[in-house]
Amino acid sequence: MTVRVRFAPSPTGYLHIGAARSALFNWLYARQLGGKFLLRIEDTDLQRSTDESTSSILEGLEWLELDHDEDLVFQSDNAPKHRAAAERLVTEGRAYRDFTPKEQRDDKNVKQGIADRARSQAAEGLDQRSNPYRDLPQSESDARAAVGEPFAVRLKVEREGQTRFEDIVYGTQERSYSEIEDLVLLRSDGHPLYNLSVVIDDIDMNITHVIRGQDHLTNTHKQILIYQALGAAVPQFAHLPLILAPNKSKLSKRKHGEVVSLTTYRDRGFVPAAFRNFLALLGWSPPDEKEILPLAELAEKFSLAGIGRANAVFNFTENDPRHWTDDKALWMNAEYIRTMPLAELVPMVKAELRAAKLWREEYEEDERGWFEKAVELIRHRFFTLKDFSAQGRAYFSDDFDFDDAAVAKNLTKDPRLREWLPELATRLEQVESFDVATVEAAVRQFADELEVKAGIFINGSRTMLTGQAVGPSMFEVFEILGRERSVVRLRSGVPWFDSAA
RNA sequence: GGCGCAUUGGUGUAGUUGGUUAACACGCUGCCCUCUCAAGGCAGAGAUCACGGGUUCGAGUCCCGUAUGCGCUACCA
Repeated sequence: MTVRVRFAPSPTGYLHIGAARSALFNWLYARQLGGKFLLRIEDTDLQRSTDESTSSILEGLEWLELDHDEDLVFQSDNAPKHRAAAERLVTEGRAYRDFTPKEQRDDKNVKQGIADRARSQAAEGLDQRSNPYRDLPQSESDARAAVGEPFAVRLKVEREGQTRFEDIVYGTQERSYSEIEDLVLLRSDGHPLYNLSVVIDDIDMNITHVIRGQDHLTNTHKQILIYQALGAAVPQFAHLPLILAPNKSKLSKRKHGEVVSLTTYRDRGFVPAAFRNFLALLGWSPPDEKEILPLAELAEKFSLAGIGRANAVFNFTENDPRHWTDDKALWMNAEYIRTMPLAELVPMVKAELRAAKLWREEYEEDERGWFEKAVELIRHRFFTLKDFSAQGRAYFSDDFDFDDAAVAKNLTKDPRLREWLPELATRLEQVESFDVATVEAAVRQFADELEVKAGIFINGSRTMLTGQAVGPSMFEVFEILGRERSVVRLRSGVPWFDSAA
């Protein structure tokens, strides 16, 4: 039987990085075994589901290059089928109608309410099977339903016994029936509930392996009960450890903001392959020590056996621009930017420059060679794609900003540069061919003549030509910028010295 | 409250069926390289493997207990 897995997000917000990782693992598993990776949007919560969320999820998966097989399934489309199944279970006596009026619960204190109710039920000696409607005669149940009395449908869980399954990650899981309530399948308004819907859809889609977050580990027992009531085969389960915030709390939008949204990484200049690689390493470890794994290698080396059981902490520091997300993710992105094939990087840089209005069509045609050389030169110290339009701006535009600290350190600190820089420009105009070797020779000779260190010109020029204190080897910069731009920029420095004086 | 799961340096992880100085990556420190900053090279700091018992000649690895964290427990998903 071929492997069929699915990613089933609920469209109640952007794509969470934890969900993105689940999608990745499912995708890797399917691709590795030649199986199918299906996508199902779990939009049964009509109030919270939005179309924007759905498209944001789809966009996120596309960005990560996780393509799905077969048609996209919307769970809400299957609601009639879910209802019919619940009704069938009632006629078969595997479920029953509960005519207890719906309890009003305020969303804020659900956890507290659960604990309180458990305590009071224990005090009264009630157990999970104490529902008075559980053993209502079928005829009476039918009669009351026919009259229009509202009811919820609950699964009739046996009094004695236990569910048991082998989780591929967490091992043998057992749970006594006494710990499982007669769970609601259908609300009194006829709306099918999550546990019923997932099970029926998974059966329908012939899912063989359910790979999802560990938060569903204990619910799996209930779902197994539904599979059994329905007379369907139970799939294999593999639960994944959760991704936690630095303080080990749940990673959430409300508390942690945009760091948890996948689209943030796209918008802030991450290379998809890099983020995917980072995500894969959160909870899973490769069989050998190599951690830089492009998609094909990930798919080849991935295995559910390599998944750990302890929750992973996603490290980041709020309000710290340098550590706005996990250091290793940032490092991974820089690593990809500096080592990935140039041909793959260039289109990403193009998109970034275009967004920053720095892109010129010539880069695609006549100046393609120059453009690639420039990208190659500056990519080595960049962390994100954004750096190409920010720190790299001076390579693509004459309109760039000067870093104050750089100006102070490399220019105004030595007033003699006010005269020397224009003189250097004049010398560079006279150099015969303008390349790394000739420019270096000219600069060093000029420094020798003035009996100063060449560094003073090198660093001064760097700030003059790029606005910054750091960057690639300066002679390479001269060459890539070319004679004309270099000379103009060297001469434009006078205002700095005036304002400093 | 009940049930379940987890616990190896700051973070992510590796540690085969228990056996010498607990491994790798990120981060951190120093040195080298050097026109700056990175990258790269080299060196280094940092873990009594949550804690307490037990089994054993010997335990991060097995057993029990405790603590902490997380999850589930809903006519949410």
